[in-house]
Amino acid sequence: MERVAAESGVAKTTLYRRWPTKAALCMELYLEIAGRELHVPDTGDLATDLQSITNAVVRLQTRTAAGAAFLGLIAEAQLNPDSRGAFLAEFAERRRDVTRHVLKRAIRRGQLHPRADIDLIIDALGGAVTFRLMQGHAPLTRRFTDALVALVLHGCSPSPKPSGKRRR
Amino acid sequence: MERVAAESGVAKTTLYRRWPTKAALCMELYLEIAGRELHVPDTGDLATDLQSITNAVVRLQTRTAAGAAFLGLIAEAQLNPDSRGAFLAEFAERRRDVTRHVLKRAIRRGQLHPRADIDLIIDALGGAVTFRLMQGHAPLTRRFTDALVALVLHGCSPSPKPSGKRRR
DNA sequence: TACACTACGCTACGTAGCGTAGCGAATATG
DNA sequence: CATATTCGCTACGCTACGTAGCGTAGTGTA
Repeated sequence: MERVAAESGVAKTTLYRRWPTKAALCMELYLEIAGRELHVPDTGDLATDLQSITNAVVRLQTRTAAGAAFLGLIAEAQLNPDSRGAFLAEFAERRRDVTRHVLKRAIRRGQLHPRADIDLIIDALGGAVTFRLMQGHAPLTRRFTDALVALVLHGCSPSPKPSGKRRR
Repeated sequence: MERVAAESGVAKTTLYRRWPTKAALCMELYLEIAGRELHVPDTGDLATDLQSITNAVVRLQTRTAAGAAFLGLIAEAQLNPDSRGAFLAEFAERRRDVTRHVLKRAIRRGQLHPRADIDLIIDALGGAVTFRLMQGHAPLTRRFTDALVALVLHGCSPSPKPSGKRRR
């Protein structure tokens, strides 16, 4: 907060008059940027919609200030139990809703099995991106997001489809 | 650290004579527990192996002290750049190796496509578990892990297999 | 017994960072 | 001109990590 105050040419007390806590500031920062960057796509094709969301999330995390805010909030939520509730309600759920909307629409259109586990799919997509972001063991490329969506849609087991999906 | 010292009936300085930093203590705690709890399964079936690993990870995170240590280390790695390197090398990679070993063996046995993206599969499995653990929006049940493995193996798209997988 | 050597406990300290109190000055607003 | 709002500034309280220095109990060795 001291750095934020210094770099923005504002007194620290002024920050605390506007946001009650550091987490609240990061939360508002994230929500504002995410509101600009994340939209519910509607291309007509489920795979394309999911790729669009996944790429937008990757871009949000790697190219905007929201990435650091997100990681800091995750850290804060783990260390401070009070932050957990706000983090979940205001934040994680709102982000999950984008994918949830796309998946439910796909079910209505017959592009997805009606009993598909929507929360599970969101966890697999969002989890993989966040996991790679947190651990930093591999870059978050377009190739990665495309392969991730293909994996969640079609799986990696060769049994139902011996032909190599669409890669190369 | 002060609580650890108090509850273990030991002076704080003694802790710092044994572990240079709080992260180092958590790291050793995690590695010791994980070494006992996580093993490379070999049931002959890839799906069963992956379910075994995923369930072991869930148990590790929810039923042992390693869960809190893991989350704390993740938080620490985000906030403190110095911790990131040690976290990755000593920790995340070691955990990824368990699944990596199982997947490579499955490729050798013809149970998995030779060009399957191993790191991607690990990210999807581990990421989904970690994501759900961090956000706490849904319980980490056996049903969840089984469905997760099935999703990664077979996908959720109804096109290649119209019959409802194995649920219910 | 005398002498090191090691490990531990204890108190006190330095440091960083969050969040607050209180005061004064500047800037609207009537 | 009088008042209210907002901001800046300094100083502080608090928590928690990590360190310094000293004293002391136990342990092996001559």
